[in-house]
Amino acid sequence: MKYLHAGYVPVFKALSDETRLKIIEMLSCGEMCACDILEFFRITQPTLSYHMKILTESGLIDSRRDGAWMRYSINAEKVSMVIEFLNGITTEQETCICKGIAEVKKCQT
Amino acid sequence: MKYLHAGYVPVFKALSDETRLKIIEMLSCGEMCACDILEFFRITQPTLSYHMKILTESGLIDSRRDGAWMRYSINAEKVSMVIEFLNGITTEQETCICKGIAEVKKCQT
DNA sequence: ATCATATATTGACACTTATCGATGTGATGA
DNA sequence: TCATCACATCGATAAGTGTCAATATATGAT
Repeated sequence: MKYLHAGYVPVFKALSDETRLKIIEMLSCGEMCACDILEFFRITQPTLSYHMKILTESGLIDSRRDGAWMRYSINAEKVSMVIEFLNGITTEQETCICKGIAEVKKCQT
Repeated sequence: MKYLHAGYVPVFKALSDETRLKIIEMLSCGEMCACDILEFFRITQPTLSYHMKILTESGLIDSRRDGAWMRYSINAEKVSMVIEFLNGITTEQETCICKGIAEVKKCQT
């Protein structure tokens, strides 16, 4: 059990919404401000603000204030970490949880 | 907008739970039956059954009946698809949603 | 047939989530 | 200073989630 699984739960929760997935893709071509993103969706401004909060708190998206605007961008390093985590838990590893199970085969006949 | 974002929402929902992440890692070393997995957690049998249903319906986990047992294993192909999707929406692409936005720069001063 | 074991389903419950309208806050410019 | 634009927060609400105890179903053995 090499990974801190619980630490990735907020990341996957952030990814568990169609609107947020589309926001992430929009940001893949570069930094955008909230008002630009908002135009693309049929949601209200408070709802977008709620989604951006979840995305930034997950670490997937960075934000910075620029005058009256908030500029959002993808945190590529965090994305890489997520992919590495996913690869890690789905590939056999010496540090896998199951290595600590003494009697895995018990009810396998 | 190359991807069917909505199609990946159930996958990320499946990944949005610490118990399920650990179940996935346990299966990374090979097929296991529900009773073996259950031993590892402090949850009841119905709760595990609920989690396995979410995992299999997401496509991340395959299941097959073997007599009285259910054998679970990782669907590596699905995992690859998820990783590819994540890579795709976080990397600039010609097919990105934002390419369809005529006035992206509008409120960027 | 009956029983024991493995798993699934149901109904209930507390908790969380996505959404909105209303309102608050912070920055810009006249 | 005051109006306006950009964004955040609050309170309410409907829908979804994770959990359990109780019960049902399926399989294999006797």
